[in-house]
Amino acid sequence: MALPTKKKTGIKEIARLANVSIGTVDRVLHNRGEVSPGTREKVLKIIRETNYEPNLLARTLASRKTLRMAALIPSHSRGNSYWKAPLSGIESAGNEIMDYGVVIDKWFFDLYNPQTFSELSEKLLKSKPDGVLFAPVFTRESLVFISKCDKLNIPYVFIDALIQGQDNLSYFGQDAFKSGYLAARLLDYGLPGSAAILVINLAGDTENYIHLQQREKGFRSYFRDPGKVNKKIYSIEIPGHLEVELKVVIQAELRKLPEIQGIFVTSNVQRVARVMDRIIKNKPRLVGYDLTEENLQYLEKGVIDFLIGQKPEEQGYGAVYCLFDHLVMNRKVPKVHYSPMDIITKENMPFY
Amino acid sequence: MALPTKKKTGIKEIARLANVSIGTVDRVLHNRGEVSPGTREKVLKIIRETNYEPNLLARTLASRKTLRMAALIPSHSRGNSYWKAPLSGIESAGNEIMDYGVVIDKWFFDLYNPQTFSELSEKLLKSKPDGVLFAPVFTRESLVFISKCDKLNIPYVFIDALIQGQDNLSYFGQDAFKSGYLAARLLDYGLPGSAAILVINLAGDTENYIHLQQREKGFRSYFRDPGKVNKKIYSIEIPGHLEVELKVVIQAELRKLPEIQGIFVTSNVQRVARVMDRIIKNKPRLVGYDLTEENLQYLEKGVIDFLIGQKPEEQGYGAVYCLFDHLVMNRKVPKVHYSPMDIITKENMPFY
DNA sequence: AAAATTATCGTGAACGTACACGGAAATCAA
DNA sequence: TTGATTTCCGTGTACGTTCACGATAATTTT
Repeated sequence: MALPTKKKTGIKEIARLANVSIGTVDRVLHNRGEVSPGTREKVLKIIRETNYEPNLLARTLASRKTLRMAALIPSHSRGNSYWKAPLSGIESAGNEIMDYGVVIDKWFFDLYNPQTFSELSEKLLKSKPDGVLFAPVFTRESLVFISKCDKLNIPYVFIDALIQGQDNLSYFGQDAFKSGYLAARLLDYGLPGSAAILVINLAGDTENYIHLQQREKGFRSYFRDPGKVNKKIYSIEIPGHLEVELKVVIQAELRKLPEIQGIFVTSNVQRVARVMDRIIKNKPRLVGYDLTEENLQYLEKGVIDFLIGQKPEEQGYGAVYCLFDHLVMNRKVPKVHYSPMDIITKENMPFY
Repeated sequence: MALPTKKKTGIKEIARLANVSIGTVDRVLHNRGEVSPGTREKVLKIIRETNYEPNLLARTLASRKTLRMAALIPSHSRGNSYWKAPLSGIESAGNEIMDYGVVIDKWFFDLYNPQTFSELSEKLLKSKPDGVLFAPVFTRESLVFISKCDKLNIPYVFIDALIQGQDNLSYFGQDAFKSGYLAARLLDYGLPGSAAILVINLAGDTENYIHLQQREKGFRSYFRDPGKVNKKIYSIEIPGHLEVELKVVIQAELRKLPEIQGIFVTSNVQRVARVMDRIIKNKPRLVGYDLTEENLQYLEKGVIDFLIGQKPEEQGYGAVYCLFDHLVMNRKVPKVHYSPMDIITKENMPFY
């Protein structure tokens, strides 16, 4: 019930105490213009004594300079609409903080072409943003980008994927390992002990996709838990964009290993669903990620059995605000923000 | 890479478009003063068309009114210093948002006396705060308070304890159930299958302490998990503050049930630790909550084996900012903010 | 019809800061 | 000494609001 109500000392009060004008105080505060060493010290002393803190409101209101954030995320295409969601989160947050003189540059790279990431990130840095938010889906290329940000002292927050051990301001996304674990559990429930499971990885160069790796690791770890039946788990990578090829490979695999009754797709499950759509009898269970339009249709149709959602709009929204909090409001922000792992089935679909 | 840069239309621009002065625009914006129906409509039309949004910066800067938040939390005493941490979080957040004209009234109730909660909450409401943050440790009394807040349209955020099904703006704290589960796992690891476990509840009237209940439920649920040895679990409640009594009861229990090799204390583990401090041979494992000074000492000495931490400063800090975000910045805030469940042992203690 | 009242509006000073400009004093150059 | 610089500092305007205070026009009263 204490009401300290410390009277905030402002620039004006300091000027009064130091017998100078506010202009002079302003100059020493910003090391701008010329101030005689004597008065400079005098003002500095009072600033320290009153431990003055500038009023952020007035500061940003008066300062006409705009703070620039850059968002570097995959573009969304017909084949994969996932990244629409984070983008819309980013945009709505961006609108909300326009008052504060924040503008967000958006850069879209090709999710299937690491080079576009590298190129755009170069251009992005040339524009000298005050903060960056990006999806480090390509590990190698991201590390390069990260080290440049570090050098330039540009804070960056990860979205969607997490590269450990970096000096990122924060991370917004799932715990990939745990989400894989969860997927395993969902698949395991309905399957007999004799069933085998296929993990499909649609990205080539898996090494370069840490979060997909993590998902698979988490998935596999589930079956190593004590008390779990150690189901047989096969993994295949199917790089390339050709749907025909994908179809051929999957069908071959299923024919070769008829005991496969469950499939876990670490990303872009819709592509597998398109193939499975034709298979009617003895369709393996299918588990994947994200509530895109297409995925939801396949869930509805029963082609996909479980989807793991992660509230991607909120990730974008939160990431922007995180940078904002850090740069404008200078508050402390947590280094990780784990998104929930929503389990979506045909039944609870309407609630999402 | 698009730069929409929507020119924010301000009150001045609107005035220009409507051929009135900014004073008039201000009056229709706030339904203040008298404006002729005609111009009122004209201005409103333009406001809608330009979908004007006031600049929060300028607004709070110009408006001299202060927004008042109230924090209602337990006081900390020598015997239990836990609540120092959330308080300091609240205060540091409070200092940071002073610029925005926010003041925080702090109200401290007695953790062992629900009536003080009720009384203070009454007084608190009389002061008509704009938002409330409080620890709903007493379920019954909190429900009364909550319904009053609802009626008065005062947003409230929970801290430390969560009462489900309420219209709280948010919650900052642990998932009590899961933390109990975790405690069980920590205890279970080192103990032989034949061992029994004692759950000690130091609060009387357990019904009224939902979060302690949840901790115990989570704890017990662990042992019902498939594949777990179903250890025998005893529970006792030891209400009252007398240390002697506590000592007698615990010692009696341990003598009666020599198979007890693990103890889980749902709160105030330091009080049990004080008793156990004397017992040297055959000391049961001890697991409890929170990194208070005293607890850490017992951890260091080996009396306590595990502590589960929850970053209480951050809870206070976050809860204040949550209200701030909602009331001042009007952003969307998530309804729950789960704190991490840090596992503290003698070994990793230095890192916290 | 003049005075008194009201309804309606504009003006201007804040809020705490940033920054451009210009003025006075001090130093330098001739 | 006089002008020209340079150093130092104060003043004023702006940012987009809020809000008190008046001013003007419209209406009513006497």
